[in-house]
Amino acid sequence: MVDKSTSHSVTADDVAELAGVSRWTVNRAFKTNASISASARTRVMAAAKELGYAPDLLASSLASDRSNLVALLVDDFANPHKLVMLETLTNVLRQNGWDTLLVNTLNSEDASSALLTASQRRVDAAVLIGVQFDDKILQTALVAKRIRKLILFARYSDNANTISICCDDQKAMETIGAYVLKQGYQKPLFVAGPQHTSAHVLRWETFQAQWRHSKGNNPEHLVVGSYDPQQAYDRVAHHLKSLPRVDFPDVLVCENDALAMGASDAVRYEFGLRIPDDVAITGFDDTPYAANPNYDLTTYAQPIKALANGLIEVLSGEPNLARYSAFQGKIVARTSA
Amino acid sequence: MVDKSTSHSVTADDVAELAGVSRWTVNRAFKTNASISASARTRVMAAAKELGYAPDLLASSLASDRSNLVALLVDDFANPHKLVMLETLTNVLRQNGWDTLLVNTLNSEDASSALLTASQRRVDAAVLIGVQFDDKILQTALVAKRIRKLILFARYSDNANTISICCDDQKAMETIGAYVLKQGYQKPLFVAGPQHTSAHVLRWETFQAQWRHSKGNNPEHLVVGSYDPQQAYDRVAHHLKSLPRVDFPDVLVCENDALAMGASDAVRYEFGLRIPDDVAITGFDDTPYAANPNYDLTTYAQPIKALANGLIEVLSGEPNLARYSAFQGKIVARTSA
DNA sequence: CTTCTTTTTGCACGCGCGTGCAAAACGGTG
DNA sequence: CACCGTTTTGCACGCGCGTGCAAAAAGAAG
Repeated sequence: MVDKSTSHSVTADDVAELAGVSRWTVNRAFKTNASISASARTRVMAAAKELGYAPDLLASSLASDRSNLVALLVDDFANPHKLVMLETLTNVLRQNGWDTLLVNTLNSEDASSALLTASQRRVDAAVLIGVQFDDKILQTALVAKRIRKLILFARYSDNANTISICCDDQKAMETIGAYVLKQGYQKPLFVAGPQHTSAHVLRWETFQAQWRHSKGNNPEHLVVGSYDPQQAYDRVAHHLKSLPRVDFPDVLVCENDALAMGASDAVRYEFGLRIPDDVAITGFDDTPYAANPNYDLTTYAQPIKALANGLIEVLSGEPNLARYSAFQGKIVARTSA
Repeated sequence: MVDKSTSHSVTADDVAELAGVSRWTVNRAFKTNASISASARTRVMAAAKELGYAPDLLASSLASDRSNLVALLVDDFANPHKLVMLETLTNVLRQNGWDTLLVNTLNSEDASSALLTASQRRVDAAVLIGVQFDDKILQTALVAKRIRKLILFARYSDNANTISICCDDQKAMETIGAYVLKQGYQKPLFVAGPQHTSAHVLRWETFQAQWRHSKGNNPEHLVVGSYDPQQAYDRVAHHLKSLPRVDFPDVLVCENDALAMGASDAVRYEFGLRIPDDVAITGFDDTPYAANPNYDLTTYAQPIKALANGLIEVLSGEPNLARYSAFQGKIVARTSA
């Protein structure tokens, strides 16, 4: 359709002929720091422009064993924070010369096959965005030898075959915990996400330990199957309905904003409670919706831009430079707690 | 890091040797509908599994001039509907054997360069998701001859070099307009998005014509710079503040849910109005947030799954089979109007 | 067992570019 | 103008697989 002109696409050879140089000189002209004279380069570029030539990245990847392609694996599109991550990552990657292969993985098994696909495309790295990785995934990555870097973004693993880029969940949760304690809440309910993620483990255990240390008792907690506001709504509503009013928590400490949003809606619309007067709420991530007047969530902002830049560093660095980069975010106090 | 074993990755030659066949037989084993005996295939597959072989899609693309790669260009991550589209598209594409190159384009100029990048990766098609395409973009696509299909998803253009896959905006808007008229509202304010999108043109003009035809007067309208709830909030608040109370609209007909969400928040939090008692609101898209109790938006659900399947058809079809596929959605009446 | 048909297998060549090195061109000096 | 160091250019070979066709093997028919 679009291509209605002469036969097939123009190659470096065509440009070379027009510019009166060899094909190699043409490709050199498109490489920064290549050994080429200024005059040759301008001549080549002029010819290239005339013919509408652009180097074939595919052939280049094949020949050079470097694709400048990064696979982003995402398994959960219900969490609005994913959109922010996607936006930031694709943007930063692109500005640094990387292209993005987006793979939607439905579950862990699917993540394995996604990883395989990525390896077949010769990506330079595979980044799991908020996907908690398990042994099955690792196994696939090991078998598909072509995956050189396996990066966990916004998640943590101490597996030596992976690189983790995330904010320091423990410190972050401590900050929130301290805030909650300082506000004088007495009956927290921790609203947790999927059991198997590092976010869950680190945040819940940190909060639990902190609370116990300070108050001497164990905080309650409630598990939601995924970081989905709707599911959080249902679970929280269901849980609270089973409780006498006097046992209601006075603060819902949510593992992230997605859960906090659902929880917030549930307590307001199912029980008519006011926030924060009847029950307070905290989140995590500082998604755009946290600032929405409906929620005005007290939450924790991850330094997403810094994380993205950290990813760039890891990508351009040697295969085994850094195992783990932790970044500091900051608490954003709003009216919800 | 992950790759710690023998030298470089395993190729079809290695598998061929182990299986005792030629390289070509190995590759045939990985192709459906290939001319190969069952016994050979199983032998090859066993050898492949043992060695951890998977065909190199990059080399394959280069040789066959078909990449099974689709570029998705997105320019606006503030609209929550984008997340739904991304999820559905990546999912459906993947299930049909296509991989996705996600490109975040900041503006129209950037979209051109993104298109160029995509062409360098030899994508089989470029899909603009909600990006309104202009002449600059088209020009790039024409120059980069390698882009075989230029597809507008959820947008419409009558340009002969493009394929549009969208729902019938006109009919959809008529449905909403009829609903609004039937409810007896008298003073609508149309909250419009960016001026240059087909969604804007079709929806606004349709509503305008319909209203004028029915009531004999022109409805008011307000333009928001992008499909961003926050911006909609600011613009709507600003606009209403300049109006005496008696001139307030009784219904905000919003071009989509993103705008409707912002508008809804604005009238409630800036003016303390109740929805729908003081002012009603309609949206478009039926994003997950439309069902949220804070909004409970009356909106129009696009048949996103059908659209995605339409995309698959277009992809696998001949270059110039269909120019324009329009799908029917349905109105979702909730309490906001 | 022979002959003919059908299925299966093997292969030469090419896709467009990178790598590393050697040849050529250039530039300065005495 | 010869000489030497430096910059620039050209090239053989390979990256891993697909295409189209011809050779080989397997089946069917007599």
